[in-house]
Amino acid sequence: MADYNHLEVEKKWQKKWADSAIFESKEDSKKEKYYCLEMLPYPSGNLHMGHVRNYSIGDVFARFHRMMGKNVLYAAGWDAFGLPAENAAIKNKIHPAKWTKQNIARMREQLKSLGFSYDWSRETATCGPGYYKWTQWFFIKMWEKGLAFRKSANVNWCPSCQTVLANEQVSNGMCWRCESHTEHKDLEQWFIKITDYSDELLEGHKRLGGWPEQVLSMQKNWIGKSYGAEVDFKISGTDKNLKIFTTRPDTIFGVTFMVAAPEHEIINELKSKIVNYEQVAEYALASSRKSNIERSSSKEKTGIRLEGINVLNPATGKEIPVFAADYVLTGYGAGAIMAVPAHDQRDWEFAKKFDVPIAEVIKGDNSNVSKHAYEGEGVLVNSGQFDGVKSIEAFDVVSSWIEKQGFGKKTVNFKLKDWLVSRQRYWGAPIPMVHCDHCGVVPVPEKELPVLLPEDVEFIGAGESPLKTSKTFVSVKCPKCDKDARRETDTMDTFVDSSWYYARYCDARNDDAPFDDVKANYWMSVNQYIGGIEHACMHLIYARFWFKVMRDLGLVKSDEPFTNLLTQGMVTLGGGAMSKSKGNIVSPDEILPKYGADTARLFILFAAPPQKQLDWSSDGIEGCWRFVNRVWRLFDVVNTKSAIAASQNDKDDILRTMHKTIKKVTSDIEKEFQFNTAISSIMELVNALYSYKYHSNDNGVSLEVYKKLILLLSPITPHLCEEIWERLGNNECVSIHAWPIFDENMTKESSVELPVQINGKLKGRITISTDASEDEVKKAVNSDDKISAQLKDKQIVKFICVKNKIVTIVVK
RNA sequence: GGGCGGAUGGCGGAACUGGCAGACGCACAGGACUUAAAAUCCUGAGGCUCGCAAGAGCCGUGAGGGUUCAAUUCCCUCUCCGCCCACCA
Repeated sequence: MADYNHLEVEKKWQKKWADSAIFESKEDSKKEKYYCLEMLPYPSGNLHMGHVRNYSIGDVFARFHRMMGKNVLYAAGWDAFGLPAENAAIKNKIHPAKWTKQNIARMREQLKSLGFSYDWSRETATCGPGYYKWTQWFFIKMWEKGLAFRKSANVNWCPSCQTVLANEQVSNGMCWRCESHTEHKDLEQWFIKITDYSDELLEGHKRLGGWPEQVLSMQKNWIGKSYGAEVDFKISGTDKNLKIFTTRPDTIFGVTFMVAAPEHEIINELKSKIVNYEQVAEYALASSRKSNIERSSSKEKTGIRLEGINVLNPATGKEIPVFAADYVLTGYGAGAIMAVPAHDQRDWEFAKKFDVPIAEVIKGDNSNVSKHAYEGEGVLVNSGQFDGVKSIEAFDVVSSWIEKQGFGKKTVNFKLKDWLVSRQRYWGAPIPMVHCDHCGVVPVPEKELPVLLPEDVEFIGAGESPLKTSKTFVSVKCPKCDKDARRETDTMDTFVDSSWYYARYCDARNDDAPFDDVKANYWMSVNQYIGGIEHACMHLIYARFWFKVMRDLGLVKSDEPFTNLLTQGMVTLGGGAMSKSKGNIVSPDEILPKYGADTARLFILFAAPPQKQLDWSSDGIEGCWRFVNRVWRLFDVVNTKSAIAASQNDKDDILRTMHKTIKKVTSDIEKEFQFNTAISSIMELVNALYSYKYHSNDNGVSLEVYKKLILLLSPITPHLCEEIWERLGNNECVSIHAWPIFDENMTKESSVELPVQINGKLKGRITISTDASEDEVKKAVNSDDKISAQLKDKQIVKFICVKNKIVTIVVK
């Protein structure tokens, strides 16, 4: 055959697949379904190697399971709302919709040129009115269920993007997209009550056996369930209480002071009683200006005593002072703590600095509270009737006592906070609400959805939502009373859009509902979800939450959206993340013209196991290109007339290698997610075929092996394999041919070479039948000249024979 | 500060349940083919020491300890790197 022309071959098969629509899927109750899903990309304008990695993995799963006879759903889409489009609008005077559309068109072509087996008829962009209509519909359903609500919030504000950011979107005090420093600001915001599902999101982990332990553990810590007690400390001379949450009620006798967050409402409420109120207010202001990172990175704790305020420790009956300090946060627990300096290092440091007494209440083996807080277990001391109780038992005993005394109760606390979803931005799904002076907040009636994004908007990059500049958008009649009203101008966080797209793929063209429930229940849950580890907490918790809400709305039947999860490691360059701002994106365009899609796919899958971080280097791509050509040329090799006839042994050898390879590749793809070792074993089979000398003089054995080889390789390098498959005389596409099966008996060897160690050092080898008994092994060892020479004049202490593995002899 | 991962030749990586460390590939070296080169095919190789050689010995999976006949794998202590969170009471 002529040299392999990847440009021609890849184009040919991409066209054939598209023309025959073989990857379009329909519900079929007779067939087992398999839903393969990748985290949908943001249309930045260019695919990078991280995308190529993600979708190459997904395509292997999709193609493999299709060949396994399953009905596969595999679709692509775009997480198309978001800030970059709007930034482009401000910078380049191009409308976000146009910019996004162009980028999608370009990236769609890139995806197609990589030969992924998507059902393109289901393609979805979250910025399309047909999609965001239902995002808005869900928002109204959440409002009706009390899951969407408004409250004033101290939010992270990015002065550069002029928008509110979720906590999760601020990293190290900086905006996650533009990396400028964020500030704090009080604004009326929309929230979604994800905390209603805290417990279920945690409990649901039990059903996620197909998720990596690492992700479950990260989510568990993110949800952050902790058991403790809420305790009221009476503020002396008032009828008010200072409420705190503690995970250590057993240490209540050691509370020698209280600390409230500087933003705590109690400071305002007790304004008249706080002698040094001005200084306290000043301290609170200074704290609010600090970013979280500054609040936490300062080595020394800061704070100020609320002069004139004392509270009563209900356990000891003693009056203790109250401080405001910014090491205590408003967002967690009750926004105030009971300080136990003897048993909490942060409190200990604070007590030392502000000269507050340290009262030891738990005695441990090495405790020395004058030097350091003791946070371990021990026995209660100085704790009245509880002296002598072990601290682990004291949690229950003391909190029951607190409850009985009536100044507190056992409680559960979560770190997970409600999800702030409103954005003062244009390029997002408008929140479908109307503000009426008479009726309050009123949802837009369903028949008026979608609330379309208006066209007459100015993108000046300043102020609040650009939607406010559209007259046609803002003024509206109240749906309830028909009087003049104002439309909500906030749009939704893009994490909302990506929380339900997987369900839309099941029925992507539905205009009457987000999706048909029969179709969704056929395809859901996703059998295999693939995406970056960086989404372990945010996206993967939001999507799980949304799915549970859809379940509670009666739209879906299962509890979890993603049965199995594969988190692929980042593709980095020089150890750091590729990003547009750094300008270090490696695009597949740099590889495709020269080597083609198959080589690119093969290379990125072969370079490392999928979960591992992969530092990009094009070294080695040549080797993959060579391999592709080696497989191509093998066609001629197996069809070459040979002079010598193969013996049964030779044929058995190559067949055994083939069966072993099928076994290895099948399990590597299906169970282990180890594409790199699947590929290396296919390479070994290719090498074996090259060293096999009896092609076409072996009753077709060589050809048979080659056919199986092409099938095994086809999910990885589909174009190459289709072309060879066709030239081998097949009419049907290899993409929908049955996956090869192996014969377990043919994967077993009849004899094995056993290494023989003496005192841990390798001294020789014996070849022996795989089912030899230990006595036979001993005999073989003794009859081996080299080994028995080593054993001469030595006393054998131990003879260990690990079947078909190793022989170890310990001598004196 | 907390959580979650990771560290194996010059490089990417392999090693089932504790059982021959370095599969497969890159880069490298040598050979064949060629006027020559490219391509291709074949061969070699962890390091150190000794040996003309066949070979022999020692060291070796981030560092140090431990368990074991046997440790990349299990346990303890530590270092460095990555990701996520960040004074979480």
